[in-house]
Amino acid sequence: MLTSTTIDIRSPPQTVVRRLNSLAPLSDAGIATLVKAVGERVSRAGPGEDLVCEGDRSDRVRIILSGWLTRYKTLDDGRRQIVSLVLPGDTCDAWAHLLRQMDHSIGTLTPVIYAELDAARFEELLAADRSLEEAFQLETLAGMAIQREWAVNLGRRIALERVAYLLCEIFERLRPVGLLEGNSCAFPITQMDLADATGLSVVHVNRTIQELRASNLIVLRERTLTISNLEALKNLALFSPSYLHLRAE
Amino acid sequence: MLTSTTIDIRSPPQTVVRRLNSLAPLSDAGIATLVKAVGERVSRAGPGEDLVCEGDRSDRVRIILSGWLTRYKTLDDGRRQIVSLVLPGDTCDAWAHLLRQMDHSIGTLTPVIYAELDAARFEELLAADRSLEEAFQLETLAGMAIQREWAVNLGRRIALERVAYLLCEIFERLRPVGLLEGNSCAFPITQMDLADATGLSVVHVNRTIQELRASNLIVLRERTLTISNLEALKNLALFSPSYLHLRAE
DNA sequence: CGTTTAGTTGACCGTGCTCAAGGGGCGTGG
DNA sequence: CCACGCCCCTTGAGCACGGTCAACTAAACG
Repeated sequence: MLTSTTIDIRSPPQTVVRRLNSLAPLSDAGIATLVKAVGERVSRAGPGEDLVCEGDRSDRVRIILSGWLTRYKTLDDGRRQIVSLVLPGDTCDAWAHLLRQMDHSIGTLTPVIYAELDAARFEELLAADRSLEEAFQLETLAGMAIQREWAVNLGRRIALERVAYLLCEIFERLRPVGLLEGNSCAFPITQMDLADATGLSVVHVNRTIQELRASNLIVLRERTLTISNLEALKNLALFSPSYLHLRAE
Repeated sequence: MLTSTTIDIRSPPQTVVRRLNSLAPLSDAGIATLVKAVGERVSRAGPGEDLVCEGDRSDRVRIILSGWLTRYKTLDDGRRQIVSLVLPGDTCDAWAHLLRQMDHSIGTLTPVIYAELDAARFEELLAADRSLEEAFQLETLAGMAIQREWAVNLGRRIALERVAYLLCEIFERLRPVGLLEGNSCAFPITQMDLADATGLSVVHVNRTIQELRASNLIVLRERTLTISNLEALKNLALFSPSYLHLRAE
């Protein structure tokens, strides 16, 4: 049974290993080095906090052990757009310390546990093992691909497809890190956040979700998403997972 | 006076040097190394060609010496979304050879002249000079930031703001590579492409442009864009250039 | 308990889409 | 040289998708 929190009680570094391993095979030595590095400085944040704000300088790499976050930007008049989700196992801003300031903020949706590495320590980690370096590079490239597909979603899908697509993406990104339970997963994201992620209004997200429910495609209650018919949902969403660049297809 | 083509008759490698230099200062040695590498294999493409297609493997780095391109994705039913513009001086897919296949296509809008480097030669170039390596890394990071702002544009700006924003972005990206002439620049992009870039219909892009013209903000004819009142256009677009991560502000 | 946050519903309306037609510039071939 | 086709831009009419505003419920929380 799923709990309403996304704190993962299983060995947390395992999430990161799975995530990187889903992109490129890690050597045993690489896994050991990674697990050690990730255990050195572990921090926590509550839900609704900002890890980094637009305008800040980010001199640390953050590797998410558990919990969900969003990258978002706000316009001067308050309009807000979530530009991507950061899920367990993901790495935040592997190379952002090269920039003088962040162009977006990173906020938590749930309680989050994350490892922090300063830039030098991260470089050391990459230098220590070739398979690690490649995996982290691929993680960045996959993030860029997700970002592009996000633009397609916002620009060219209608509301129903847009929400369906987002559910598919979340589902297929949680799969390789082992956070699915059958055809269900935790879903700690409010309709307001869904609205800011899909470029819709809250009211319309609500109606769209009800339409997906009425079509018997999903069950969504108590912060748990169950996808009753994944194939049908993917078809509706025009979802094809190749952009995730996962090894096992 | 501007010509209707964007083929840059000025020393082409200069464009690349300017672009990288706008992000991080290049050493003299770095510039020399770069100019040499960029001259080794120069290719050309006509307008309306695809340099790379979704699904292809990309094992080469392409550095654009002159001409405009788009990155785009197509949904199964033909809907198309341009996810970013590639302008003179930009580098295409510095690290894409690590991926097994491209998740998007890259097509030309104009005749294009570009340098091709295979992955090994590109790595060599980075290794040769520290300032070059940093500049290319920043180029990638800036590309990611542009991609994020693109999502904001599609998700949270209304049509008028959206088109205005795109014009501002183009203008401010052409500036550091020296492709502005006063308050004008070449504008070799059709309204159909603008529609695919902004997530609007062609008809509505047309009406939107006319509205910008009627407000005396822009003049757009014969493939030339003149921004009559840049400040006003930026205000309308809620455009703030920090996401471009340019050194000189 | 009152307050806040998230979800839900109804009514109305406007931004932007669709469909359709026509015009102008330009290249190509008869 | 003109005719034709093609691409791009433009305009009109009608409509629908999704936004806004407002009110209400339910759960969570202090």
